[in-house]
Amino acid sequence: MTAPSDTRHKLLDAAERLMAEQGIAATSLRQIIAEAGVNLAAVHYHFGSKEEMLDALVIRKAGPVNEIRLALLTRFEAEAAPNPAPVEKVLEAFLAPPFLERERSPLFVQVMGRLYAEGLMPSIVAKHFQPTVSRFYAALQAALPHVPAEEMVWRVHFMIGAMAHTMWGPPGQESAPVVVRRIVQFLGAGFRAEVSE
Amino acid sequence: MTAPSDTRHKLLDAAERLMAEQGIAATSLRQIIAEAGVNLAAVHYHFGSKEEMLDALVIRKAGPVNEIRLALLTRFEAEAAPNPAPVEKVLEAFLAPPFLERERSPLFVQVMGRLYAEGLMPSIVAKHFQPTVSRFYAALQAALPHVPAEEMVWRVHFMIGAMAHTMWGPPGQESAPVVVRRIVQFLGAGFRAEVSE
DNA sequence: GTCTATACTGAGATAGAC
DNA sequence: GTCTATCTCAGTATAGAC
Repeated sequence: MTAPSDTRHKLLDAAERLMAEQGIAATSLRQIIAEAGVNLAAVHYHFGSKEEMLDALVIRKAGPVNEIRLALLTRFEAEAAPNPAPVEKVLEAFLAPPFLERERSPLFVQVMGRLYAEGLMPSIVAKHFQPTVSRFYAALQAALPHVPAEEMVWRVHFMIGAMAHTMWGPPGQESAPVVVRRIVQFLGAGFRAEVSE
Repeated sequence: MTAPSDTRHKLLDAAERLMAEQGIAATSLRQIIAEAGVNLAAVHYHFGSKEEMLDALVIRKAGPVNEIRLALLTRFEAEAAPNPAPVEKVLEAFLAPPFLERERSPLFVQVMGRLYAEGLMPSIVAKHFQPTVSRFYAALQAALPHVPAEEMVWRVHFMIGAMAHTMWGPPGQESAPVVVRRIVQFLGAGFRAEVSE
């Protein structure tokens, strides 16, 4: 009994490497199958389309990252109990895992950045990240009861933009913890801002 | 003496309309030339490629937006003299013009958002926006002397991310001034954050 | 069930006639 | 300056070998 689909993994590995390097739109299926040493139609057989292969690529590693996020959040909430976790801790739980993953497995996170940069992320978030997003929403609301819900939507939106932009192409080379400290400090102050007018 | 290149303008108008509606990658040259009523080869004659046509599209309207930004900044600096303009005013000068332009001429700013979203913006910024960016850097440094230069680079990066993400797809329908107030408040607090550690 | 060979359609780019 | 015709390469789809 051999691996039921070695081809499948070879395709995902090759796609990850090439797409991280060149971008998603710029990477053709023919490049990917050449790198993987398989036939073009295998893509269609295993995934159905280039887009569905991307979904599989994301699911393969986004799942673990989101689990770490939730575990961290749970821990920080326990540490702060009976108070809600402070906003900086909530942000750290959300931001640290992907930035650390970026160091451990740069290829995948580059692909994620490409997904944002090429406008493909919203549908993937909706498909695979929604539960995580909801949980963090609640934690932010608990940490900042003075921020109205409709303002919170915008602040989360700003956070996602800053995170995505930085994940894709940070302005310098610094270790993940330093980057996380910078972005948590910046966004934490933003989230805490008084809501005026 | 007729217009030296009516075709050129017809192409840009058609491209702007179609790309704003459908996205950039999703809009084919063949759609554009059909809409403009010209021949396919005219695109390559006038612009060289689809990408260079995009550049021309951006240049056509980015210039005015950047001029308004600089004029606003100059005015706010004069109002605050002899002190430097406060960071919220600097941010307003940078952010308000594109968001207002978004309302006046949604097509163009949607195209700009698409450029960010599809990862084409960095090269365009480098080509056409660099002088504006430099001027605002100086204003931010003046407003926030306690923020070290290397931290400022990151904070500007976060700001660009939040702005781009919001320009492309805001989480709700609100008038430009309201959106600008929200984002200025959020980012202003972030920029003012103490630099610790 | 898995995979290969091959064909189809539509994209952007280009050469050369006018 | 503009247009016709053509080229290359993309993603997708099908037929059929194993």
